Amino acid sequence: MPELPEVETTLRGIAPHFEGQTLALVQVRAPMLRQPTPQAALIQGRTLSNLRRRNKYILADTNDAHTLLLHLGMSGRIVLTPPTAPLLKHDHIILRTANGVEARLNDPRRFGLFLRIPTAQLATHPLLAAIGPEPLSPAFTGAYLHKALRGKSVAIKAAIMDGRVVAGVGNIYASESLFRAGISPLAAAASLSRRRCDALVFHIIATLTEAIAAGGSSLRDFTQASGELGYFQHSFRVYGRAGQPCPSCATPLKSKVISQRNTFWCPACQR
DNA sequence: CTGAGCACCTGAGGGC
DNA sequence: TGCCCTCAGGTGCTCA
Repeated sequence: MPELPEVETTLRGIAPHFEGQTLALVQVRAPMLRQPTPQAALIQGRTLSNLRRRNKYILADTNDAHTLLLHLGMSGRIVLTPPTAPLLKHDHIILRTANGVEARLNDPRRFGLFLRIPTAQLATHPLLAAIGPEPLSPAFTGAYLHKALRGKSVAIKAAIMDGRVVAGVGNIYASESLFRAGISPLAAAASLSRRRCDALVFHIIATLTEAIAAGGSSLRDFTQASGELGYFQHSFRVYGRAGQPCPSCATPLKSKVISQRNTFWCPACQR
């Protein structure tokens, strides 16, 4: 699924067409994603504002004191289409503006989410209340990370994929950032020095920023809202490259499952 | 509290 | 061509 760069790319694709726009037509074709979906009638006719991303969620306020929350799960994507385009299998949510722009959420595995939450309850909503700082915000510093890792015996890779530590870092960008920082994904989180936390924060920010600039990574499912492919997958240094030479030292890259997710690293460069 | 394991669901790709 | 197995960018529940 989309990690932070793919969600950010999706947001940037749809926001210009939906910010301030009224939803002339809403269809909720799947009654259930990860959680039950809201009735279309509650959303149709509302005007959207303040489209934004938090963690891997896309949020948009409606002019009835509610906020729509959308998550792409593992396999979700949003594509902009003309209303005349034929519906595809797994098109679960359709939002059409009065201008005739349609955004369709297509999510084969249905791990995504579409919720309608009273805006006043957003900050305390269980999905959002415990989320850590945004990695691209000033709050995400080496000092913060060093403190957040205190007492954590889990592998550093699992720690940075924990949204309570930092928002939005998923399986690909965790491996890529750790490689760039020269840190073994297996290192105990609490064992990282302050200096190494500084380096890791720097490289998480750099990796995510570059990926956003590339329009995200397109593996199986992801496309930008325009339908174009992202191209950051061509910049992966370790992800998916087990057995291939390290781009830095040519040592064969290793892979191993860490907390249920396949992880890639260079055993020579990363300590 | 933490961490590990499993579950949710569909589809793509490889081996036979 | 088809069957069976494994794997996939996420998260949230249960259990020890």
